[in-house]
Amino acid sequence: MISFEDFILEDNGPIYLQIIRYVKRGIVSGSIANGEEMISRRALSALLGVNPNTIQKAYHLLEEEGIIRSRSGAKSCVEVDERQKEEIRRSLLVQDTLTWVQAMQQMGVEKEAALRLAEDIWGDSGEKR
Amino acid sequence: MISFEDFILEDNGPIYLQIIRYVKRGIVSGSIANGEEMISRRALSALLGVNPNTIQKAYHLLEEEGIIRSRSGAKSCVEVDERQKEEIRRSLLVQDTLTWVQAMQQMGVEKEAALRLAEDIWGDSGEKR
DNA sequence: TAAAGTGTATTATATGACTCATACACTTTT
DNA sequence: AAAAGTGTATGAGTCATATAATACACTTTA
Repeated sequence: MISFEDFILEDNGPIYLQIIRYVKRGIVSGSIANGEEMISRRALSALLGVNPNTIQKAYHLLEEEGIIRSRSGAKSCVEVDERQKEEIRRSLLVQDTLTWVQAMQQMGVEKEAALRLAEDIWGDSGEKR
Repeated sequence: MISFEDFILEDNGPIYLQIIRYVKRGIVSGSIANGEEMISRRALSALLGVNPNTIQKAYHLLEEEGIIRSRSGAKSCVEVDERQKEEIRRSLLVQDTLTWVQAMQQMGVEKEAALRLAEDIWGDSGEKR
């Protein structure tokens, strides 16, 4: 079951979008597999200290995107085929990277300097290994 | 004068934060110099098609951060010393890069693959040269 | 079967972001 | 001095986000 153990609530954007992003990134990394059960809306609400309606909004949008499947009464499940997974992967990778690259370019940072900085910070930041 | 010619209104976040970000990045890149005049609030409002109050909020926060200086009746001016410039530079560079690195790591992307992707996208995105 | 858990829906309230309209005092320009 | 431009302030209204309190039908579990 997707427990949202390592999910951390940020203050950058709407909570429901953070939840959607967390699920999508989990699918891309493989930590969230097809067919897996989602934690219930009420349980996640209690875990994060967030209103149930906010969780419902995130789950509802995930279902509209065809990423999870809900049957009234039972827990929601992840339901993505390989084509969807690859589409999500490309979308997130390109979008996040483009955002960063444009930021660096707007600040007049040279490509080599930017890549070196990223390499430095990569090490400082939790090295998943 | 800072004309906001190349400023583009995004739909990611609050407009007043986008304006603040634009000014800060301009200072970092050197395209916005110390002592330079800001475009007037009403003029920027008309240029962007955004309410004057939204512009005022951005300018007011920029003044609270000690980045611009306003005299009632005259145009606002940029007023930053070298220490502030360096502080803004470090803050923006580290924060933007950290955000990107963490995104890549959460998606299980290897460092080399991430850097290669960034290098690819760097070329596609408007090469300021 | 009965209880607990779950998805779903409704109404209400509060806050932040943005818009619209207007007003006043100050500076620059004519 | 007069006009135009500018910074600053106020009050009202809309929309998105998040909260709060219930309620009902369905599935799973004891």
